[in-house]
Amino acid sequence: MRTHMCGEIGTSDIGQTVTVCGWVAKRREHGDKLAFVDLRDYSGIVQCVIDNAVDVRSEYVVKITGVVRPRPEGTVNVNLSTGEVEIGECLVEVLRSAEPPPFPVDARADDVDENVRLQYRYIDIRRERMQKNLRTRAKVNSAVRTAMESQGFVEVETPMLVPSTPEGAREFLVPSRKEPGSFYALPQSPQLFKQLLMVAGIDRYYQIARCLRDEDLRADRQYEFMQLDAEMSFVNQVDVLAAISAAVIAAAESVTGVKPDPIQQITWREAMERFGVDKPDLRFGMELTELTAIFSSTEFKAFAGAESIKGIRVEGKAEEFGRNKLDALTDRAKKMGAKGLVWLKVTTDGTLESPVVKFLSADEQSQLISTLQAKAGDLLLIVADKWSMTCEVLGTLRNDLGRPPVHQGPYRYVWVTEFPLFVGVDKETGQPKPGHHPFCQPHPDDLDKFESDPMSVRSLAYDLVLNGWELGSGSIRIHEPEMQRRVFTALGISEDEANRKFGFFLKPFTYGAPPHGGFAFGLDRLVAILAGEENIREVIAFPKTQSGQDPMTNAPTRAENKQLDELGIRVLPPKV
RNA sequence: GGUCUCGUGGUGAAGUUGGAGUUCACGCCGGCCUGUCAAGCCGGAGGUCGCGGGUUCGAGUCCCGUCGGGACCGCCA
Repeated sequence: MRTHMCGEIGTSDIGQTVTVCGWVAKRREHGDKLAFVDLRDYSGIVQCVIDNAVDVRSEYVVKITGVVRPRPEGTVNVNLSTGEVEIGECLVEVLRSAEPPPFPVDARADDVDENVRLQYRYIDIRRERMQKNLRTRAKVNSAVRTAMESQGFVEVETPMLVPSTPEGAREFLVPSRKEPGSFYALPQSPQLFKQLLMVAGIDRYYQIARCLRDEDLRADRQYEFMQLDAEMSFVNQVDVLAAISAAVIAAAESVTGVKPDPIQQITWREAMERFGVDKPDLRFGMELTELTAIFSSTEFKAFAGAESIKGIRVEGKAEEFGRNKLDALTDRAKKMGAKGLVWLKVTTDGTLESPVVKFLSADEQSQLISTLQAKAGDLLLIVADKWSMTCEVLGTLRNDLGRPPVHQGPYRYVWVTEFPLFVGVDKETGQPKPGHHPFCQPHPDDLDKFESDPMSVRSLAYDLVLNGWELGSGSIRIHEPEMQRRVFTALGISEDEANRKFGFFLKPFTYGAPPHGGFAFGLDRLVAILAGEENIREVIAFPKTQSGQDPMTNAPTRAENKQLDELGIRVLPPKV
């Protein structure tokens, strides 16, 4: 039907007769003897010159045949990739007329209410931005597949209708027609199946897998999302990180054209100490500075005897933060559970100004300034509390005060390793809770502390972080039933309970499970950042709104009684 | 479940101490126009100010409720 794409026509085509198809982006009439039509397809826009009267309007679908020619002197459009040429002597065939679009099909629609864009997503996607984003996504998928396959990974598809599992995220349930009252779940991840594929001797599995979680939506979370899911046999952590790094680096290079440096690693402990969070954003400084030793014999009650005292230096912000803003920061700290937040301002003569400065000795003040490398005009924020609280509060404030939008360069990838095996304590049972999931291999150097000090045991679990966004996580798994029992015991799970909850998963491991480990990372998040978007909806063709609805299809919709009868389901009246 | 925020012709905005659905830009329809390019000029149509109450002589504006969008917290082993 066509010989060229609109955006690809250039000076090398001059003199050729071409046929292009697309949508009318703009029509400019000059009497009934001359009109310009900008024709758009996914590749771009080309100007067609029409010498007779043709009724074409915005978004009409047309086929235009004509001759490529250079534009007359002085009429070159430098804003257009095809701006040096135009198609003349045009024969126009209207393939389909169209209603005027509800919003401009160009960059101006970036300002349109997102709900309206989603309602007319098929028009929104005609826009350059969405075309680019979806094609970026396809590039990432393709690069990831190539990278995985070149490393010997085998793509295996796992089921979408799976048993409901007791732990983890809330699941979507699918009623069984053959067995009314029973339900499938949609998979939160292919976790179980991929580990069983290792028992099954697949050796290296990968899948670009759709995962579903019925948890509240966010800028970086949808009900359904895509993950690169992978698992490897006969490997250690170094092997897994290398394999996944290769895929991520290939994906990034395919989009940006620049091969990222090897991905750096830090331990979870170091991430918490320096950045206060387990998904550190390495694009900016303002690191947490250790101050505990300075106040080891302080008279200041709020600092005396604190397990951990840390501070951050907010460069040059002393002036900007008046009483209201400082109170808001203090409130934020208290809401997170901190006892308080101490702020100090460095004045122009280098002294400290703060309600608490009178409680600090001259020596403490000077050490504070030198340790934090504070300069005139800086705002200093200090928290004294339990180590985890100090880190968490300052880490949050650091992000609040310094973090650039996620898509703003440079791209800073980082592996965070050695996550704690257990995190916190279950309020009801008093037992430790798994940091990642109960099948993570404990760190071999910490096995002697397993019973005596379980909370200090590290695991062979790791996260991949990009610009403060968690891209994904993984671990070396437990493949020995004895070790699994030890972890279950620490978690307060009896053998009976373990068999009941995880039996279908544990039994296969008695038939010869190889040592194995794996990883999964969210493709939507990676694509969003690489595409320069701060919202994954912008890189998903048909996303849901924050309330889980699709404004285009109106999903979810009510089920017919006939369907419900067949499934043996009755809907309760709405709660008053 | 919670906090904050937004809702005004098709789209984006403005709307003052409460005083007539007022305004601006784009789009749309009609006319003019032979080198424009998110064209220009002239004219026109188009809105139950998300919805429901309340206060008031009078509500886009104030109050209460509700629905919808967004950001965040909880949640996401």
